Amino acid sequence: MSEMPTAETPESPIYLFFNELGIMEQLVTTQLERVLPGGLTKSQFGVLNHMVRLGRLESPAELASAFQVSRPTMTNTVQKLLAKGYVEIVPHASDSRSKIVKITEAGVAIRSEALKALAPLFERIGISLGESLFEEAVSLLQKVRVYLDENR
Amino acid sequence: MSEMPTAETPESPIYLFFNELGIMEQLVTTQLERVLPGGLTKSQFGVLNHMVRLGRLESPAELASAFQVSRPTMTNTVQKLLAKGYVEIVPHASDSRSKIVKITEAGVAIRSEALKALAPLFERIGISLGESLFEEAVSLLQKVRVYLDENR
DNA sequence: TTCCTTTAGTTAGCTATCTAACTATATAAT
DNA sequence: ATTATATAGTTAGATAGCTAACTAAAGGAA
Repeated sequence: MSEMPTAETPESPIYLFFNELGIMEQLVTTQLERVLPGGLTKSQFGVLNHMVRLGRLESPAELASAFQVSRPTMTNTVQKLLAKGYVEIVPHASDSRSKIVKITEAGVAIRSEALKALAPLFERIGISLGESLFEEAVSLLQKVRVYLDENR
Repeated sequence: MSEMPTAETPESPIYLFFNELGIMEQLVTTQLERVLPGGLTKSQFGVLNHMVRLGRLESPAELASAFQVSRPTMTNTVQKLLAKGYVEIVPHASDSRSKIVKITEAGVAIRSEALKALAPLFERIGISLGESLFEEAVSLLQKVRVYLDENR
């Protein structure tokens, strides 16, 4: 009752990492959304980009899993994209519980525009910090992600 | 109009990094909040922890700057902490626009409890992945953060 | 002194995210 | 065939975050 033991946590590098992660994510999200066209959010762009890159047809559940968000969250994102005409929803052929999200012409176009809008930002960052820094960082992040994903 | 040029973006390591960042942040937030006591969110815990560690009195604006969130966001977080009795708000001595956020006894106590709740999680992660991985990652993240912060 | 600009905090209205709970369909077990 | 369990999608209600716009106070310039 006399003194507080102050040495409770020696500022674990793990907590520092989590903290830094949160701050970074904040900065990145706001900066990306500042330049994305048509009021696209980072999540909405992420889904469009994912669909173009993979070229594969996926259900909302598969998309949710790819981005590590809950199914209700992906429902929401897909509905926003649907309202903007960037995707269409078609029923799954063999499983009537499921749906298939297809990107539209407009979706492909806005994704292309978004890439053009992001390019200068990425270029500046690449010049200033070097792309290899990001390759290293990605490989570290992936290790942590895989662990968290498996031990959830 | 015939074929789409598919090589629009050679999947920049920078975008991969941003993407990985978002997914990680998702996982970390949900896992931290699953173990935090008293319905503390990651942000609320972050603020309490910050105040204990620095021991310095800060205004909402200074807290917002430390966590790179907007002032309205910090207003919200502080109000949640206030409602739970973990902080109190006192007027600033010389500047009557400003306020000072002070952590309460209850705030110190719940922060301490939170550390105990987080410890096993951090320990497991540290054993599995090694703390040095996180030290490396933090130093990389900080470089990027500083850049984004300065070129905003 | 008076006016202009900046800063602190808040309010309003939006999106993204979560969990809990619900419906419907599919699949396995009895 | 019936029942139980698991999965897909949605709805409801919560928090965190943003920008825009507002009030109040501080500080500098005319």
